[in-house]
Amino acid sequence: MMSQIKAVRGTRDLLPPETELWNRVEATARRVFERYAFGEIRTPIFEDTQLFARGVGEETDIVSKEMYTWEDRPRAQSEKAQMLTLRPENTAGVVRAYIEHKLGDSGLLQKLYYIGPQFRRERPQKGRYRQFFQIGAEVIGPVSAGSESPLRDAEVLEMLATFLDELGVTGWTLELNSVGSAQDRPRYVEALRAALTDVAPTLCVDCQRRAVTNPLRVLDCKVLDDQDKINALPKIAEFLDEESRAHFAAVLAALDACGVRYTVNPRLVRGLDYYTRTTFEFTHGGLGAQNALLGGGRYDGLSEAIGGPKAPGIGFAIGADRLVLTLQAAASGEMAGALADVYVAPLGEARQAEALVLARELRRAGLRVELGEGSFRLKKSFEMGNKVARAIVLFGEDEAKSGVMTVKDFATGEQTKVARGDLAEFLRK
RNA sequence: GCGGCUAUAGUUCAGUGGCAGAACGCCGGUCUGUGGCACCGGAUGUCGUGGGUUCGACCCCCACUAGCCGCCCCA
Repeated sequence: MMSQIKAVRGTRDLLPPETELWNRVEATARRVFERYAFGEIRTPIFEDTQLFARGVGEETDIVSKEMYTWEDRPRAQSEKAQMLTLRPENTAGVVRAYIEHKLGDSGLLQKLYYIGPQFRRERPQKGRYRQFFQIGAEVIGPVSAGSESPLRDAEVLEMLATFLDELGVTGWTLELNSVGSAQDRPRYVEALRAALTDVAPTLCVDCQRRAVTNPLRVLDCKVLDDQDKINALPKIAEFLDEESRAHFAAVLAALDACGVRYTVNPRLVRGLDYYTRTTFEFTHGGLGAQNALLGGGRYDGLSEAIGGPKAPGIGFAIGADRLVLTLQAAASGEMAGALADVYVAPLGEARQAEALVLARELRRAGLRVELGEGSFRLKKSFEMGNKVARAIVLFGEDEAKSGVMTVKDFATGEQTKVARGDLAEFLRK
């Protein structure tokens, strides 16, 4: 026997009834985002590898070791093969589209959201897959359109709080920080590096390594005994220039004004090179090591980094897989599959074609109808109907002749005779 | 990429170096125009894959694959 073909490592099938939850999450996102005047953008699932190398950052783990990259087939022998990559995130693609279609020339702020799969070749874990789904949005535009304003940051954060609330997610925490301008960050990293030369040898082995390879990561360390020493390290807030400082203060003031709860976390640093100023994360307990539900930040220099005009922006990406996980945990237990409104049971194979007509009438009237099978014995029709629908309509010889249907409600056990013309109305209640 | 745990029926899981098990679910019957409840009966399966040790391996050993937990990193 041939070996069975299975979904590849880190990918999975989403099946009903779980897909119902996915649809609810996506529908809520669309509804909320559109209320904030966002429009949907769909960018290709693969792009020129250079887009991510230049946009996300050559030195990031994502680009250096987690991308699905391959060489395209050259069209002609003379042509050089192009390197292509499955998108590991969607912001770079959106900014590329912004540049390519000269969206900034409208003079307007572009507010774009996306929903789709992303790909990273990481070791799979619960809540972390190699094909994962993100719901994200970007606010980007020329400075003259107000794209640099702290109001944009606050508006996006307030929108996310509303989104989570409307979805019924409870117990989330918003943490935010400012990582400063493109000039501030390198100065901070140097100061951190300097401070670590003394402190690092007393820290855990992981941090001793991080101190050299990626000093910012020391701030993420979770070893309890080292927390005091890490808190005593220089804070990035001390290295912000006047403008960045005022910008961050304005973001916080706007959040206070509309009552969005947050925690300033001076140790929140994010992994992508393009972030400037505001960075944030919404976390949720019960997700284990993958506790970030969504993350984002401002990226004032990204457009220029990939060859575009100056176009400051701010955006976020929601980890839909993790969001669905937390919703499932909260809904603990009852995940009732979608029940049809009615099960139409033809009694005898001679009734089958007419039963399809009856089902069609009810479906056109907007009811969810499951159509049974005439060869089933009556008892079996009832058993089947009881599993998939709220009520059953018997369609046998008597009903076909008289035009009066027999309906039984599975919940109450009540059985009623209903004229065919009144059936849809009767079942709707 | 690194470390640890795990893999037996559709599902959740027991199990022993000597015939493969339970519960739930599924199928059939008691009941040929009435489901749920009850009772009776039935099928569950290459014991993840491949090799090795052994008279004999689901069990012991090795490799591989996948999942989970942690690390790295991140949504």
